Amino acid sequence: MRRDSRLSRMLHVLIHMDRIDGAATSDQIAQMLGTNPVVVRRTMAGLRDDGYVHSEKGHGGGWVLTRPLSEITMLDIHRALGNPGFFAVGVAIDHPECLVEQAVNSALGSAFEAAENLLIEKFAAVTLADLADDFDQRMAQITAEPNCELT
Amino acid sequence: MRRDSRLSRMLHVLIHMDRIDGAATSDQIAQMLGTNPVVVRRTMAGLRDDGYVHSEKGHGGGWVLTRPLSEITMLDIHRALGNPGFFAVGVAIDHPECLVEQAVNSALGSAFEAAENLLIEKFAAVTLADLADDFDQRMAQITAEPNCELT
DNA sequence: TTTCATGTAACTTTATAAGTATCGTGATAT
DNA sequence: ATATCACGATACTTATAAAGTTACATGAAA
Repeated sequence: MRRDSRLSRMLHVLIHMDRIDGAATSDQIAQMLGTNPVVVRRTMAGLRDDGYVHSEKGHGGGWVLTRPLSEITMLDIHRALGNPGFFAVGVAIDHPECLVEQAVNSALGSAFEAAENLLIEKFAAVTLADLADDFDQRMAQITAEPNCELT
Repeated sequence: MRRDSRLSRMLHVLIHMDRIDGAATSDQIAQMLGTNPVVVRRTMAGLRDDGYVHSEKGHGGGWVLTRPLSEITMLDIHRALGNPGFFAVGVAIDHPECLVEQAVNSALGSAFEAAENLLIEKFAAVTLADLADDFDQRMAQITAEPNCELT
């Protein structure tokens, strides 16, 4: 399986959208991500259905945030993407009645469950406003550097 | 991507092998797993290279454990399979110089790192002997049931 | 009524585990 | 000796899901 990068991309996009005046078109977002506008629409559809963004057709249309970044967590966006499974490794169910398989999968399953709970906990604890703050700090760090080309 | 079930399968096989007298052929193991002998050889190759099993050609040949189950952890087998990545979700690297992307991927990355550390810790704490013990308990549980067809 | 932008469907591409076919190599039994 | 057995290795195919692409319908604004 290829690694699912939709969560990373959507978080990236939403923070940029918060700093843009007006709507962002799928084409603009696609350029930001180095991808295709259809991929953007397909991926943003979940966020729209869950009420984090709104889309408008026609002139001046595009995508706009419908909530402040402080009210959206990383977990919210993961869920809006369909709550995809986190793991590339899983249990084999070749002989469900085999007690050895059951013992193995029970141990593996509880480890994965603990890891998933930790991920959910971490994701729920970070709002997009936190990420925007981190961005601001990185920007301040760079502009404070003596040889920065931005100064 | 399809979910990687090699770890689950190999743990399953190794515990069965410990209860078998003599060598187990790739064909026998393949039947245990409902798969193909070539898949078995390919997957067992990593365990052989790391010294957990030995293979022998010709009559009476096949696969044998070279260590007691108590000296093999779930993590050992994961590593022997090439230490594949645990996660199906990952960060997107579309614009490495973008500070927003950096902030997003830093937060995602630290969550995944924590989850991976937890998985490694859990996997390292379980030996195959522990799994075999769990199997024994499940077997005892079943044979103790009043309507068990095994009694 | 032309243009712009989303919505949607269908198809292709990519990556990786898994499955399959085939033949070579070496070890055992007769 | 040699036939059989079992692993080793290569090459190819299949399955699956994200990602990318093409094309067209729909609706809103200039």
